[in-house]
Amino acid sequence: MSTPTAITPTRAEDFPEWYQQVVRGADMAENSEVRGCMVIKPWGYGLWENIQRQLDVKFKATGHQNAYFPLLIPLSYLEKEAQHAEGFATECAVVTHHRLEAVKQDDGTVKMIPKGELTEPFVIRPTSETIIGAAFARWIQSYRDLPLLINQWANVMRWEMRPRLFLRTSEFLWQEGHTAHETAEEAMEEANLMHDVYEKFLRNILAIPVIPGEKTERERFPGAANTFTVEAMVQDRKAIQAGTSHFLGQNFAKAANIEFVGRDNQRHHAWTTSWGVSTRLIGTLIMVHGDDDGVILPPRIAPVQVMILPVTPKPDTREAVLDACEALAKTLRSQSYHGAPLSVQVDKRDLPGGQRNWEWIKKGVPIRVEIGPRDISNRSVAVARRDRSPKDKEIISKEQFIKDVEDILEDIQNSLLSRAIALRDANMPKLNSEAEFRAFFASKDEDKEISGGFALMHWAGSSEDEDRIAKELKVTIRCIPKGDEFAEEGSCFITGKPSKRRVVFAKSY
RNA sequence: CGGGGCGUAGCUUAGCCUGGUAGAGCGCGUGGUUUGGGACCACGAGGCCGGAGGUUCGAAUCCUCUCGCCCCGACCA
Repeated sequence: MSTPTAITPTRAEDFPEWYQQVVRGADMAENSEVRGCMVIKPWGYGLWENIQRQLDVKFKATGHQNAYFPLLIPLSYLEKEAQHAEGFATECAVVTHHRLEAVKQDDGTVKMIPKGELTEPFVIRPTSETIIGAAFARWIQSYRDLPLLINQWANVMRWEMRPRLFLRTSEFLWQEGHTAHETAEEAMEEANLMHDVYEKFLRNILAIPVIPGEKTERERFPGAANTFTVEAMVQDRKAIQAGTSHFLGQNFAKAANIEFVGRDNQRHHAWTTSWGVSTRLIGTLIMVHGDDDGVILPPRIAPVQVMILPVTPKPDTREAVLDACEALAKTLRSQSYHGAPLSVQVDKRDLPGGQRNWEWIKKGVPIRVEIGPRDISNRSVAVARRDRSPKDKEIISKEQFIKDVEDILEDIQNSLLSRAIALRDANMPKLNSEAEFRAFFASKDEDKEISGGFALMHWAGSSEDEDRIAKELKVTIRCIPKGDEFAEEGSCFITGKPSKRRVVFAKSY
């Protein structure tokens, strides 16, 4: 007996639980013994490596260099920028001691007692603006040292109340870009450029359409002058912030004394930016593309693009089948897809065929290819695509498949993006009245029913108005979107004041 | 930190009310039967019932404390 779906419950039944089961079913990560900290398993980490590799190319291409800064930040550094300090105050892990004393207990066990209290505690970086700022202050003397374009791949720690694998963990992996510029215009250009890099990466590589825009004051990064965001809609129609880029003005330059002598022979504070994406992208990817059978990976980011599954019904043909699989894998690997050699594997494990097949379905491999004895004599292969039903497999000639494989992958990539766009557009209405707004976000059915989406509203309210709506309906302004399609005359649905642009309201992760 | 719930084999759990020192399914191992499919049969390994005290002749079960986890709130990439 097979269950109707590989993942229980289904998305419609219980989306948060579905998400957890998908992560588990795909063997991507698990909760560790340290609360809030996950173990990223090879399949999840492989995805992260691909994200890193492809983003890193974009960073380098836009003139950035990688460097690495300390994990531990002196407490006093965090105090330098008031808003920043306040913003991160409630989620910092603090290191207070630098050694342990082993104390033998009566029962023979050993207790480790912290000793050597530090005169100044360290904070495990929740983000590195302050310590990188201090380095920048040393490195920058003249306008000739600018722009300074640095990125770091690192882990950070934010003590979270309610962790969820990939989406919100106390420790997570990310990249943080930090740059310093001579002028405000240049820095703003940089913040916009990286915002754009993120938007394109999500669209072109992760097949995730996003709404790029700016955060309101209420949602801004602590200490930033402007925060730009890319907001994605996942399948329960909530918004998720998938990446941010900040124009920091001179706030951090003043806090860290990042000064330079300008062309005018005067001292100036530099203009800085920072920008980042994290392992949250993996959670976003799962929630955007996954179905009731598990993860669906866009080919351009999948650690394995083609999984070959030998079908070995009879022992006497097993060897021949395995050889045929290896031969096909070798041929495919000599081809390329999206600028890199095709990633192809053969799953030779001697497991019941169905079990193996379902494992790769749950992991989201874009193409599964089955080869059995019959295929060898027919020179055929059975091709199954992850964006179609698990039972849906097409038997084509091996030569045809070798010729078409790139096109099939590209077709999957495109179909995932189209699907995601269709879902978003179907749930992104322009609403005009408060009554419509409330009806849109009202739960149809106690809690489990999926409702709402992105409400495009005219807005001219205050942070207090925003706060009130957030408290009452758990709906916030996700961004003030860029782009002409959002620009139109109207009046604010709360205050009635004139508005020139619609903003995106949604529930969020 | 507030309000609710839960800790029994790798996982999901029965047993707890009405004390008599553990059962199941999945998974795992071995052997066999199957074979374009998450199959079946047999046998087997695996648990000091989160921890510490207490009540009792006897505690997974009752009491107290403690630790951890989950859900709901405030915070967040």
